[in-house]
Amino acid sequence: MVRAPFYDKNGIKKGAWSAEEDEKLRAYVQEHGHCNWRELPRYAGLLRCGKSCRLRWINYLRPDVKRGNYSKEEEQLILQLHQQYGNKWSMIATKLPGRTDNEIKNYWHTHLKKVKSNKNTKKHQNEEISGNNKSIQKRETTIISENKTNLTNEIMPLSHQIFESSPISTLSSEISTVTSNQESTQDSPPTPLFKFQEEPYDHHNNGDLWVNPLFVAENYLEAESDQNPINFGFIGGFNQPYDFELLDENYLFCQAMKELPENYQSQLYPF
DNA sequence: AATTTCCGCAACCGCAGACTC
DNA sequence: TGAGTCTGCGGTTGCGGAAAT
Repeated sequence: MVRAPFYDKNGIKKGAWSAEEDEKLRAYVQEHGHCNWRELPRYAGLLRCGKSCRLRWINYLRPDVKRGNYSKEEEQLILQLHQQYGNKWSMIATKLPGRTDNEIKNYWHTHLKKVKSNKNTKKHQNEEISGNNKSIQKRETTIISENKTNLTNEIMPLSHQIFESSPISTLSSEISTVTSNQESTQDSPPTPLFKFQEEPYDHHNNGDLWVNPLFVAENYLEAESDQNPINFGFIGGFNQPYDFELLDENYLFCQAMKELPENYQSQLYPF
């Protein structure tokens, strides 16, 4: 699955690494460290360039490199971090211990890009469905946009906290304090932008936090021409709270039912 | 069963910033 | 301060296996 080994015109070996080369590099770095990648291959007895050695060490041989499939929470975190940092893979990698920038980049291109793309498509379709109320839609879009940074700032440290296995209840209470930028001034108390219902299941009795990355929220935005609150539905994973999808009630409920683990579906609150 | 197309991922390449002299 | 070198980053490539035809 990798490039076949070959030698360039300078006698430098390229392509796939052999087990013997891996062992030489590993042994050398573990004994002497890697203060100078350029000189390292010569001392280690390798016919590779320093750059290639560095890459091989960082992406494959380093003892703390985590290999294997990505967990659901890692996936969610990558999506969230990519939303915040863009293609800053090294930055994203620092938030995922054991994963390398190269690996995350590959994973993004092969898996998550599609996930994101699908979400955007679905979102677009939903906007069309709910497009009969343009003013509400416009207002919602604006507010989500305005609060994206705010939400990100609120949630980012939080997500890390959760990742370190803190209780969901913390998150729930924290999110409910997310407020509109416009209204959050030092002079006036912040007005809640979102009000969250109770979690639809007893997560405290659930051993695996990440089995249920879903919450259902109720938005109390008011239509400009109407005093009555309009309840919008949101579906969002715990790790991507600003990646909401505005949906009509029935659609929301159907989606929630679909995404919730079967044993929790009966506990989901319909709007 | 043979061939073609698609997909995943390790590795390469070029560039930019940091560092040294 | 400017040139040279080194390191790290992000984009891209190419190979081999899997899936489709």
